[in-house]
Amino acid sequence: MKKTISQATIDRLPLYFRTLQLVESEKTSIISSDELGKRLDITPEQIRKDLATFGQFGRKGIGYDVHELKNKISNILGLHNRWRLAIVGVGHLGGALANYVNFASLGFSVVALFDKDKKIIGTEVNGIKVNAVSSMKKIIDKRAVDIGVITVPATEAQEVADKLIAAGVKGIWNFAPIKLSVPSEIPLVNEDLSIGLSALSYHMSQD
Amino acid sequence: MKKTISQATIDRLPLYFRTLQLVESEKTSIISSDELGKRLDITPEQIRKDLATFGQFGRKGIGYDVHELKNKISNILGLHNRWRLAIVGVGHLGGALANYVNFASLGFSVVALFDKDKKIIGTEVNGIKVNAVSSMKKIIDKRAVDIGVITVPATEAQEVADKLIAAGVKGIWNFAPIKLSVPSEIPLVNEDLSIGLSALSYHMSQD
DNA sequence: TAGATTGTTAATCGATTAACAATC
DNA sequence: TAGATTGTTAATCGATTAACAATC
Repeated sequence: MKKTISQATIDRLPLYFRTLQLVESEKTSIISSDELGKRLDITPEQIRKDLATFGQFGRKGIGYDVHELKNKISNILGLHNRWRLAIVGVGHLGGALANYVNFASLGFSVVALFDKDKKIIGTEVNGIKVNAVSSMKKIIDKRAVDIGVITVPATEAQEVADKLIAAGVKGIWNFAPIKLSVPSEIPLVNEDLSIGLSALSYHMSQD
Repeated sequence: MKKTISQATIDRLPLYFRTLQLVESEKTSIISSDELGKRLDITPEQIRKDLATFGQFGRKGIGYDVHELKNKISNILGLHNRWRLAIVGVGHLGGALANYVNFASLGFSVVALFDKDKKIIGTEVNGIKVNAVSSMKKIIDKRAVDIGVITVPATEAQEVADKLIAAGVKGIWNFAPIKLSVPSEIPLVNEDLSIGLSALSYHMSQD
C-alpha cells in the first residue's frame, strides 16, 4: 500500500539537494522553506508539501537542519548507492558526458565506455579505455555497471538498449531522440535535448 | 484573450514533429492519432486534444495528412525561424553541442562560440572560431544571434546570462545547474542533466 | 451504407495553493 | 509570551481520460 510519489516532486528533490549543498558550504545550518523557496523560485508551500511526502524533517517555528535534510534527500534519491555508469557511443556527446564533473558530486561514476567504431575503440577518454560493443556483456559484468547511458544515433538506440539490458544494467539514461521499449522493471529516463530547444523556439515565437 | 497553452502540450509537439518526419520518410501520407500514439506511447485522445488546441488539422474518418501536420507543428513551434545560436563556454559539453547534428534538422544553427580561456580562444570547433567573451556584444550583433546557450560552470552562469541579454539575445538555453534571473520577456529553458539522472537513481532504488 | 476517426464536451484525476492548528 | 514556521487538511486549479456526435 505504498503511496506513489509524483514525478514532479521527484524532479524537484535534486534542486533542493543542490541548494542545500550550496547553503551548507556557506556554513548555514538551518534553513526555512521560505528561504529555500526564494533561492529556487518555488513556493514554500510546495517545498513543505514535497518534503512532507517522505516524513517530518523540519522543526516547527525553526525550519530545517541543512545537513540533515541534505542527507535525507540524498537517501530518498538513492544517491548513496554510488551508481556506476557505462556510456555507449563515444561521439561528441558521449565524450562530454564521460568528462562531466557534476556527476561526481552526486555520487555517480563512469566506469566503462563502448563504441562500435574501430577508430574510437582503444582510445582513452578521461582515463577510461573505449571498448568494443561486442565485449559489452563481459565488461559490464566485471565492472559492476548499474546504469547504461545511450549516446548513439537514434537508429541504433533500441539495439543498444537491448544489449545493455541483456548485459544486466538496472537502469537506462537515453539521449537518443527515439522512444525505447524496455521491460517495465528497468527504469528509463529520456534526456531529449530537442524538446527543450523546441520549447524555447515556441516561446520566442509568441506575441 | 489568447488561450494559454500548457507546457506539457508544448513539450509533446517536438515528439509529434519528429515522428512525422520519420513517417514521411517512409512515404506514408496519412496517419491516425491512434497510429501516432502507438509509436510514442501516448494516448490518441491526448494527441487529438493537443492538436485541437491549435485548430482543426485532421479529417474525420480519415486521419491527419502527414506532410501538412508536420508543417503545421513546425510553424507552431516557430522552427521556420531558423534560429541562430551562440554557445558560451566551449568545454566538453559546449563543444559537443557545437557539433550536435540533430539541431540542423530542427532548423537551428550554431553561428558563434565564446570562451574566456585564452587557451581555447582562437581555436576552431566544427569550423567556427572561438571568440573571447569580451567581444560578445559586437559578434552577437554582427552575426544576428537569437539564442544564447550557456555551458559555463554554475558560478559564472548568471554573469554570462546578463551579458548575453545585454548583447541582445532573445532567448536562453541554460545547461548550468543553477537558477538564473532573467527579464520576464526573455524565454529561458533549463536543461538540467542532474534532474534526470537523480530521478533514474530514485526509481532504481524503489521496491 | 457501415466503419473509421476526428474534434469537443463532460467526468475524472492529480497537483498546486491556501489556510490554519500545532508547536518551537 | 509573541513571533516564526512546520505539517496537514481543504479548496482550487489544471491536465488527462472518457464518451460521443459529427462526418469522411
